[in-house]
Amino acid sequence: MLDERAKKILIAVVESYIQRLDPVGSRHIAKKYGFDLSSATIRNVMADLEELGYLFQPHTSAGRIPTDRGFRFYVNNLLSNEPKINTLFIKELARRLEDIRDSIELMLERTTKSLAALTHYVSVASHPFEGDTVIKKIEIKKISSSQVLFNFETAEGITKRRILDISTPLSQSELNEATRYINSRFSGYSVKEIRELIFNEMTKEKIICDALISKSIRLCREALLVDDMLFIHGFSQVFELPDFFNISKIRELVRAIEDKHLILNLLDELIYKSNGMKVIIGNENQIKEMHDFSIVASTYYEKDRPAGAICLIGPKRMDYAKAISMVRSVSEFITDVLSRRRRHG
Amino acid sequence: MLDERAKKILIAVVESYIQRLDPVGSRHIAKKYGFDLSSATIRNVMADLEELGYLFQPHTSAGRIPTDRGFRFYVNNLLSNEPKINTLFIKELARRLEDIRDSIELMLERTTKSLAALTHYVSVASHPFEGDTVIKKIEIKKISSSQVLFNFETAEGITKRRILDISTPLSQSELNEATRYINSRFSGYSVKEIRELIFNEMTKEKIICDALISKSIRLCREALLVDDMLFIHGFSQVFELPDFFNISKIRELVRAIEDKHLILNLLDELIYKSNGMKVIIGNENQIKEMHDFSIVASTYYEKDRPAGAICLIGPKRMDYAKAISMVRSVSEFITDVLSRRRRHG
DNA sequence: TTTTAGCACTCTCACACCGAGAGTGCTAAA
DNA sequence: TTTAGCACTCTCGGTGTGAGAGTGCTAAAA
Repeated sequence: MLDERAKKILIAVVESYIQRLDPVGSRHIAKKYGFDLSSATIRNVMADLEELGYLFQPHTSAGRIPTDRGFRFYVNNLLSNEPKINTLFIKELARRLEDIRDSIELMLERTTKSLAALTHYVSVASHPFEGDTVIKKIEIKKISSSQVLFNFETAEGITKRRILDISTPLSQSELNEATRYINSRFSGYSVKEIRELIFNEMTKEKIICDALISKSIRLCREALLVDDMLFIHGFSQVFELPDFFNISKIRELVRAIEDKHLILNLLDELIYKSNGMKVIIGNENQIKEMHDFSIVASTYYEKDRPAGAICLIGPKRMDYAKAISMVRSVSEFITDVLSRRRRHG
Repeated sequence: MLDERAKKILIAVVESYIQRLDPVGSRHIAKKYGFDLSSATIRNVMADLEELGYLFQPHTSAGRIPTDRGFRFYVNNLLSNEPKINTLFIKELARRLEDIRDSIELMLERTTKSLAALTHYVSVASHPFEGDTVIKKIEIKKISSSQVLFNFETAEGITKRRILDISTPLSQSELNEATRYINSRFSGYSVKEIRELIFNEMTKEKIICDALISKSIRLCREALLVDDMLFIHGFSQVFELPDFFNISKIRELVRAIEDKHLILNLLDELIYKSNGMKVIIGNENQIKEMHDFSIVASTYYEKDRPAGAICLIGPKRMDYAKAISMVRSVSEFITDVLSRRRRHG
């Protein structure tokens, strides 16, 4: 569909845009990446690429900007290449974590901080709470039209509570039915097991025809999510990015991240649905507040089981090469540490 | 120093500025607040107020804006008045917290959320960790030039670790001495007791001549602080305030709040040093990133002991009357709940 | 057939200019 | 002591203009 030359030019355009943040013109490509082609030829190719939906022009007399599709092509290309591990960064990180390798909290705290500092993007890591607590009974109550209260009663008789904001109101009778279903399905299992049950339930989602059941499962999953550890760093740095002279985009990001549920959900899904690296570009994200951002994420493992996720959130025109190599390096490093050490800290 | 008329006019100016966010002119005051005075007279008074440092003009042909001092006068005036409790809000809050009165976490979570939603300012609450854990040994290690690691060994043999960022570098020998001092002073006490010891130490601060000791005490306090619960809400809403069309101010706020230590410190000091309401206006704040913001804060109590703090962070020209009444109501409400109930949740 | 040079065209952006409007300080009268 | 009047100052929004960048198209060159 795209001949070799067009591919090269597309990649050059994306790279140049990432570097300079300005719409890129044919002349610039011709000069800097000199394919032994004149700007006129490149102009033609770029016009083709625009027709195919890889590029677009903000206005007639401007250069071109990659569309989400253009970025996607570029990223896929990157991902298929041999990854280069950022050894220098990893060495420095290893040094910093020297003293605390047995505390996953401190490690993730440090790691996200370092990632954020080095990339100037927002860095987020999650570490799901792997509870062995057995849940005896689950109760769901309505607090207001937009809030429900979850009561988890453990085998030891302690109750844990969570409040969830819900988007579509549920009647008390609906909640009762949901409660009945959830109890029949999950009570007697540990938090860890319930997580797994829900995961199985969700992946074969299409089979579930009952909307209420599907919904209550989601709610339950979210309620269990809250105990997860979440590490967020580098917020203020995003402001420095030239992309966001326009305040409204940052506001959306802040709003999205402020709602921890959204992020937890995102990372949780990542842990289940993908293995290894995943890049989410702009509109590909379910969270609509993040349509102007991209996420480079990776799960990390503990003895071959996914243990958590770490990601970078940056502008759509982020430095994917750097971000991917960083996130990959970090997650491999953490996987490594987790798998070597004796037991949880 | 200020005659009655000047006071009234000053207050009118501040109020008008808070409402309309525009520099306020003499004519406007004359019309809206009609003291039976002409604009010319008010103009004269305002010129006086400017000379005294209560007001200033952004430029010759603009109206006047209160200085920090002007705000301070206004706020002091507010604080000395009979507070009006916001019963409607409190009733609604009580209703929302009905089901969770025995969980301080959920209560504070809800409360800050509600406060933020109702005021459009950032709402922060802290609940210091009142540990009964006895600390057997404290170790301080240098990680890098700007980071130190605290190891708290408990009586049960468990170690808790904290990493602190420090501004001025400390040599290992200095750290050793600090460690020695801290251990001699604090080991064998519970976290709760150490907190109190540090508090006493800090209030009679002037007596301590040794800078290193003073510093290590502060570090220790900070390291103990990290286990505190901190609830932050309403971040994204600050963006909507017309004050901050200018992005750089928000960035500073974000930076300050992102560094949880700063906030924890601030609130912690509040708990010790003030009783009841405190308003911090602009430059009065030690945190320089917050010089464009004001804080309305209050401690809440549990059986006559300060148990935590809750505050609103907004622009300098925030609606102090509303903020004060809200924060006061909320902290009284929480105090009430905490003091009635049987035991910690 | 593909590439290139040339050129007219389009659109943005920075800068300057102008006039309305708001608010002031000062002076002189009430 | 207060007020009316007035000249003065400064901001701000709108308009206009010209440079610059980049394009698409056409016709010539490879």
